[in-house]
Amino acid sequence: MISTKYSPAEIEDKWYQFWIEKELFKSVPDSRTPSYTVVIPPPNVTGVLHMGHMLNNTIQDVLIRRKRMQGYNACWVPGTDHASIATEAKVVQMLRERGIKKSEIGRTEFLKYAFEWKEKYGGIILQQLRKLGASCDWERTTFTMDDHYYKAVTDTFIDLYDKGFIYRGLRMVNWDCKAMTAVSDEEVIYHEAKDKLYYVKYCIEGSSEFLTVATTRPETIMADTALAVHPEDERFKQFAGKKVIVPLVNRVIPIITDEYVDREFGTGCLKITPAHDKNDYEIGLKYDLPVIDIIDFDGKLNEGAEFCIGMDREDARKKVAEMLSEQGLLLKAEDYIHSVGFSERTGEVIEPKLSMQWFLRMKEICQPALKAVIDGEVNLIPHNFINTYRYWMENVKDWCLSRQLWWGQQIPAWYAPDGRVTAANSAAEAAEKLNALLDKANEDKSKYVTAEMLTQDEDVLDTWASSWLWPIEVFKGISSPDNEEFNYYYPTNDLVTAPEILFFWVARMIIAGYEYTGKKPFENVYLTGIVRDKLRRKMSKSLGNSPDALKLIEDYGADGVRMGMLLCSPAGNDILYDDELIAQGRNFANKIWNGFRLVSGWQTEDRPMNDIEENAVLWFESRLNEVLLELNKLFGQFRLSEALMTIYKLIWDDFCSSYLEMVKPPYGSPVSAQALSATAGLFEELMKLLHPFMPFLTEEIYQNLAERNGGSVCVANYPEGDPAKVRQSLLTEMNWIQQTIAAVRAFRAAKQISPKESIVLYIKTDDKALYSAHQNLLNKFLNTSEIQFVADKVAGTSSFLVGTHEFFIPLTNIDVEAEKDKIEKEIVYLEGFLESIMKKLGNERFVANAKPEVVEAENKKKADTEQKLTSLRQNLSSLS
RNA sequence: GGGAGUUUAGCUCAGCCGGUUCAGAGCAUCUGCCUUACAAGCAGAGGGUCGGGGGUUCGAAUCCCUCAACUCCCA
Repeated sequence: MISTKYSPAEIEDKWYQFWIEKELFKSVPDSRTPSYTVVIPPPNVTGVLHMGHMLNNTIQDVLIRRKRMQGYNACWVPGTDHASIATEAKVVQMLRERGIKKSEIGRTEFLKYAFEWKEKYGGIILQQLRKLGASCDWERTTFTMDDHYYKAVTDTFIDLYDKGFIYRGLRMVNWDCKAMTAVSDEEVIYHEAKDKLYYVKYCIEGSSEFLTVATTRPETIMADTALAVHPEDERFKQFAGKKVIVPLVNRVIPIITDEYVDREFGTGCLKITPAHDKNDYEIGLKYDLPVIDIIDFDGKLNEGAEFCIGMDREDARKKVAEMLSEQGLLLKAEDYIHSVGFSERTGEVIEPKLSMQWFLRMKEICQPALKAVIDGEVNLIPHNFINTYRYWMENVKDWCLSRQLWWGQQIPAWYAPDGRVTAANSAAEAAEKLNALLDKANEDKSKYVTAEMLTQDEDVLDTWASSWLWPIEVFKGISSPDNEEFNYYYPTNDLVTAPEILFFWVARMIIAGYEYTGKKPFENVYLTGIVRDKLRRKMSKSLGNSPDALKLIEDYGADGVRMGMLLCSPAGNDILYDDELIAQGRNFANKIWNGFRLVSGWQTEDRPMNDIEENAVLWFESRLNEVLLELNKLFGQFRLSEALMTIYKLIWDDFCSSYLEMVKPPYGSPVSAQALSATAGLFEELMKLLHPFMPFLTEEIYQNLAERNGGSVCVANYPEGDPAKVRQSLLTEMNWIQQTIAAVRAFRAAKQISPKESIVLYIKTDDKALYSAHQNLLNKFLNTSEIQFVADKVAGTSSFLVGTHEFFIPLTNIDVEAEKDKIEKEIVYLEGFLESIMKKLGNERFVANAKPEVVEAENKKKADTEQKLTSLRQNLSSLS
């Protein structure tokens, strides 16, 4: 006996194993063109599967499985990125646990440990994706630090350097004092923090007057090089051009006026500290102010501060406040809540810090990528994102490429003792390059350098500077240009990713695509939503609001999770996660499972199909083909949730609730063998159709429906709709029959007539053929003892309308008043309705301007309504 | 401060190049059912002035203006 509950756990691993053994996900270039290629957005190598991955990878899997079934050479390339900061943090932690300090072992040794860590713990997520059913070609798994990839990244740097796109410069960067590296703007998370706002006295030079400055960072006072006020601020006009004395260090600095100052904030008087604030730095440049740097890379104050040297910035803040207070320079300190930037990786407060970094000049190189999206050569889905994309690309800022870490591609820049620099793959090449430059400039040969004299830049490249080559280098398109695989698979087709990384990954891939291949890297970018909790909060570790992905798969089945998440996530829309979603997926799997149980239990007899069976098969075939045609449109527009919902309704409502109930034999009776085989055939088509969404269940049932001899639904032909198989008139007929069935059932429910109690049904219709043709079906569904066609109202019955068809069912105790009341209400409604139609039709301008079909439709409405009213009025009079 | 977007049933959304009895879907809710595939189910039912206001039109959820609320991006 098969269980009434579908148990995913028992079959999922089995079928995944089967697919792998049969190498169904493996792709090699062949004669099929075009290929269909997707590259996975490489998850962080330290990552574990979370809700976002499940949504994102389910979508990719749906796309790739469908194309594979449609006969494309479908290739889904998996892999991970090396995630500089995150991984280095993990390795440092591992070392600390073993009592080893990073600084003591040096770069080479550290990297050994890092690779050891990666081999042991990295890439768990790729195993987890198998649980989800992801049909990646695992033999193609790529890592952004693989040898060929490493070289592609450094070669790219050298190339860009040689083209003049890369420069080194002093910039204010977001400094993470814990990770000891600069992080990108995107890696800074702003949230509110409770601090204090200190009001500090700055005395005017040569006067007893003073200005009050409100600041959250008194520890940077020693680095102040100006005070600023708004030029139109009446309060400070008299002080323009004067100087003030910086508290504690007694340095004399100018008072400048600039529109940047917010008159409303604090006292309207702003201290300018160019070395430690982004905006102040800009002002410093504008007014040519000196830069005094008093905070070191580790967040501790240095000699420049004159005191508190070696003290952490947080401690120094308290100390300075104390000192100010002692000298009577601190007027007050009040609680203050403001937005502070924290490092996404370490949670440390970001310190704006001036440092030497490598930058990529973006303006010029991004032009083709901007044009490609605007011209629609690369499509963003949903299309709205084009505005954001354009804005970003038109206002693009230079990209800080360097990170002060060891885990990653070491920047291939080499410095000569005299400070000259070039980019090359080795010291020897660098020396050659530098010397060649000397020759070119006809310089003195005494400046020649040898490889031994050069030192390589200590920093590594930003991880995005490797992942921007992803669609190219997974096919070795940079490390071995023009190779067969690259030419076959590139450009890829669809990219599925989160909108959060539209700029720092997607845009950059498009840039790299045009720069290095002259082609787009992919055609469509499907932007998924972000998975949030019911309160619209992002899923995060710190909030603990993210369910355990693998536990969900265990509890609800991979198919259930996939289906639940996809059903309510149109492109670009956030998904508000709730267990109810995936419960719906699990329930659906169970529904299908039970449909299969039903069919598999049928006994057959050798006879032609009866009229109900035959009609059911023709009708469902029509519905199926109608839906298939609809699905092609939906997939074409990437409306995956709608496609899935359409399939869901086709299977649940049309197949299970209608078709199977039609064909289902009475208890103990057999179906015709033909009907069973037709049903199995339709079931199989449905399983193929659903397979991209629910791969495991569909494979299980596909294998059970017939002997497959090693075949799999993964590579079965995806059903394509055939308009010739859509019998439109049959669909219309059945629609009336279904409406009638629903109306009779509603009638029974309202009159509390048990389904077991048989009824007599009288039909008054001008389309007798319709109801005669399906009389057997009506009997089967409605438990009627008799169906009679009549020309007039039947005494002792209650009546209702379906369209203009009228039905009478005998009742023993008719509540005449209630019946009359019901009919009267209907009449009033229809009269109002008729009136609005008459108004339209009576309006000359409507008749003259509206399309003929529209006028025609109104005339039909009018006729139908009039007919209904006639019937109702007759019924009413017969009751009184 | 600049820009973009959203607002339709309790929830999540579709419809929006104006016109099908057009106000829809799924879930949730309510009522009745353990009917021999399925209670993770079956059969029914209720529920929205399409954010507010104004305009264009024979006709507006749909087009225009305006106000409001929310979200995101950039600074």
